[in-house]
Amino acid sequence: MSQRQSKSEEAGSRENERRRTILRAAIDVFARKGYHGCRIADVAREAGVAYGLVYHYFKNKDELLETVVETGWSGFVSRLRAVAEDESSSLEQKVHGIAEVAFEAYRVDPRAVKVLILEVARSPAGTQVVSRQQAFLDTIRMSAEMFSRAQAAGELRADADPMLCASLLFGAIEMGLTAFVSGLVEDRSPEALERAKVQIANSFLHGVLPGATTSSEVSWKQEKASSGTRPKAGKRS
Amino acid sequence: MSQRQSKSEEAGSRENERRRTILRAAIDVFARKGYHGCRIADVAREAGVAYGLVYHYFKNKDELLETVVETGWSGFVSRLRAVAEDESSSLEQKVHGIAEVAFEAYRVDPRAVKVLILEVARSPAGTQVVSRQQAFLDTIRMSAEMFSRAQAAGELRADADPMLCASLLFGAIEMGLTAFVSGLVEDRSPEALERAKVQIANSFLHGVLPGATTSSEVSWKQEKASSGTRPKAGKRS
Amino acid sequence: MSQRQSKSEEAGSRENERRRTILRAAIDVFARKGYHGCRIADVAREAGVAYGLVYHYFKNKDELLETVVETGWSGFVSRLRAVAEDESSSLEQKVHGIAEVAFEAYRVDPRAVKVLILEVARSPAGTQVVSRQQAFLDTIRMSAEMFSRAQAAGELRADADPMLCASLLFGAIEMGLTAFVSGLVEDRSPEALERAKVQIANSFLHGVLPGATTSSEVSWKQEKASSGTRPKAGKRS
Amino acid sequence: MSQRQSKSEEAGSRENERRRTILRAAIDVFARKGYHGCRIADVAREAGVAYGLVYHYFKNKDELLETVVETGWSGFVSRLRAVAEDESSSLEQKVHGIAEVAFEAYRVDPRAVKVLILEVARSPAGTQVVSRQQAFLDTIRMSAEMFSRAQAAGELRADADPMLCASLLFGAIEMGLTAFVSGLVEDRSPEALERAKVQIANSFLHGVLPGATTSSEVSWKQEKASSGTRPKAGKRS
DNA sequence: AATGAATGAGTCTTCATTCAT
DNA sequence: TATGAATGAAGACTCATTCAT
Repeated sequence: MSQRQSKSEEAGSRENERRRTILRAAIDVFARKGYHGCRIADVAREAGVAYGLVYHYFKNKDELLETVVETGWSGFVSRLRAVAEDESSSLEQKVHGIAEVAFEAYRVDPRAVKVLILEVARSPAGTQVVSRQQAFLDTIRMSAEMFSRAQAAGELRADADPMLCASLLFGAIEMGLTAFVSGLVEDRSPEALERAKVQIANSFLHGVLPGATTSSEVSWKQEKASSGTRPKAGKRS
Repeated sequence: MSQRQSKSEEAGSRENERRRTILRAAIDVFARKGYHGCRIADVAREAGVAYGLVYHYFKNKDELLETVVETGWSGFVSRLRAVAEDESSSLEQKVHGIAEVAFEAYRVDPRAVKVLILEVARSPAGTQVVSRQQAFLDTIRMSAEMFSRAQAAGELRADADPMLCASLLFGAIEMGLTAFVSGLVEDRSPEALERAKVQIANSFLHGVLPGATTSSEVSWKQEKASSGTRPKAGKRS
Repeated sequence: MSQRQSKSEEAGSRENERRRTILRAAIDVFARKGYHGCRIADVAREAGVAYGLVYHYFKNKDELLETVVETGWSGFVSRLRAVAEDESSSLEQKVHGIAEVAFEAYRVDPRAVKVLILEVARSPAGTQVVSRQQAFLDTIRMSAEMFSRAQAAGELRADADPMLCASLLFGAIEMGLTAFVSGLVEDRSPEALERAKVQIANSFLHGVLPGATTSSEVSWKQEKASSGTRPKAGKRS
Repeated sequence: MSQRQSKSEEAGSRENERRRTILRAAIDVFARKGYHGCRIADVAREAGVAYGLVYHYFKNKDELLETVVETGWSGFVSRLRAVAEDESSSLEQKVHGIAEVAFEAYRVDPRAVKVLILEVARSPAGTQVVSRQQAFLDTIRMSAEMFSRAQAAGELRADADPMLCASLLFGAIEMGLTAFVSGLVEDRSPEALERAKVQIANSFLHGVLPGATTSSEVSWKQEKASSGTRPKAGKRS
């Protein structure tokens, strides 16, 4: 009995392993060449499996990318949601938290992030199944709601458009990551990444002009000190 | 003589007209379907010319995109450069100016902007001729230098990385535009566009938190008043 | 000892059973989708066995069809031969007998007949192993000989070509069955089938024109009366 | 003007010529290997054109076959209809006429007939677009109506099923032709063909038994005499 | 014997690019 | 210049067959 069980277990895990191997390879090739530039043959070669096996695990090229996206995206989104909907934290904390989630994702798997950025965030409207594009837009909408609530609570300028705030924040994060992805920034050390993360959140919150707010200056510095952990709220008087 | 001249002139202008027709069509189709999703046949049909004629004016599909980009980009970049390197204006003015240039481009030709955003800003590294990607990165580098100079002049927080500032600014602008391009924002009226432009510049400069700086509050309002024209400097004490 | 024997016997019968299950499934799927339109996977699914097991029992797809054909065909042919070479019966009896054999086969297993008709009787010459096509042609040749002998005995018009007679008879029978197979005829009741069988034999023998021969008219009616059993000779004066 | 006209005319004819060349090649290859056995590459090679050109003229493989069928079939059907619905001729004449039409088609283009027989008449139901199968069945239905009318006029045995009569006639014709197509009959001379045609019609009408009808005997002989021309009515007393 | 994952050759189809007119 | 037919390389997808367990 245990034999049988272990057999099916092994089979299951081996199958999953294969599947993951192919998914992994797909992520890498997509990241390197983009969806259109990558051929199934590349993925198969990268994964070290036969051509046809890709089709054993995925219906077609499109489903492969779809899966790549879903896999990477769903975790990201749920983590994001946890941050955005945490009732106990301030807007500042949330913004820092969002940056943290994004940069953490990049730290863990830069290539996957690259795929998400390149193939999901932007791409011609008609091209893809709704879901992909939608996934990204939904994320922005979710954040927009976060900003709406913050505005109602007086934590956000009254004259700021929440939807636009969400767009700007993600735009800044994304381009900040792009700066790393694209090699615009040479120093890709963990420290540089950490600094970038803090700067993004802080410039979004307090702007880039000098001496704007003393309090924020403080929290900015604090932020740098507590980097790598979930940011504690910097209290403004 | 004048005949001949006018003949070649006419021919020249007719030729140019054809060329422009095709370019125009290419922009529209690229914007609609993306570079990979569009076929030469689509461009020809859109332009109302014969299939082969596209190849009479452009060496190949890639050159077509290249030309689209150059045409749209070069004007954009030179206008950007004028703003960024204007010795007489403050950083605040420059940032507002950059947003203005970007939004003006969108106002004039949203589809062209869409192509630039989708096909130029992001796309797998190896895919394209250096120039395209490079063009975008160069723009960011130019802006980074602007931020460097401003930092030296004390106009920018000392602890902000100029390159990152440039990335964030363009990221915010781009995603702001994307919000319009992608239909995330319903209200695409000139006023909404104008408001978005101001908000982007101001949140970049002063952050989104409420009551941050009185002075910026003032310039924010001023900005709204002078919208649509090249921004005059909002003086900070 | 008996244990061992029964073991291998059981195994043998179980094996045979499996084999037959697969063969049965193959017939059904071939009948439904045709040889080319069906995949091994279809056969396996229909049989409720694992993919690879089909290859345990049959060398390849072609052998599968070959076996289907042989199995169905050999019985058919030997029954046909028995009728055609029965020295004691008249040509009329033989023709009725042939129709009976064909329709009986259809009654017993219409799907198998469909496969034989679709995949064996007609199919491009070069496509298949000789045997399949050959099998069908041999049957016609055998019947042609029957007609030859009948002609020598004065039972067949002197100016009729025996080979052509055989072709016509089988063509009529086959298309008659096709009318049922293809749904051209709605009424597929046993009675309708019986009537069709008689009509085929009789029109082949006496033609379709009215009042041709009194005697045949008689035998025609008699035929209808004795339908369902091996036809007794209709006496010609 | 005439230049232009001739130009487009030439182009039209050249285009049509190409199209026809490919169609011709398709017929030949289909006839040789059948639909499934033939590759687009074969057709292109046979036609002496580039691979892709086939797709310039035909949407895909299926449309190619569809066109082959339509082209060959429509003419056949209309000729058949003319015979079947000719109010002035007797059933005998009509049957002979139908055989004549079929054999004439074979004489003109045996390969096309082979394709029609192999790919249209029989093939699994689900496989093809309705039209193909339907085309054949419609032809039989049309003939069935002819037999119905004849029966009402007393020209057909009262106890014969018209639909079955139609099936039998076409079955006999088709298998008769198959005997030639498949090489079952060695003598493929025009005379042999002619004889076969007459025998088919006559055995269908009067049966194969000897001495059945004096009158028919006469018409049978007459038939042979007038072979090659549209059969004149053999009067029955 | 039984399973179903793995393999890869064979085809269709697309589409950028060339070429004859 | 203008046209659109002609070319053929590239790549997605299928499925018969093999193989390890």
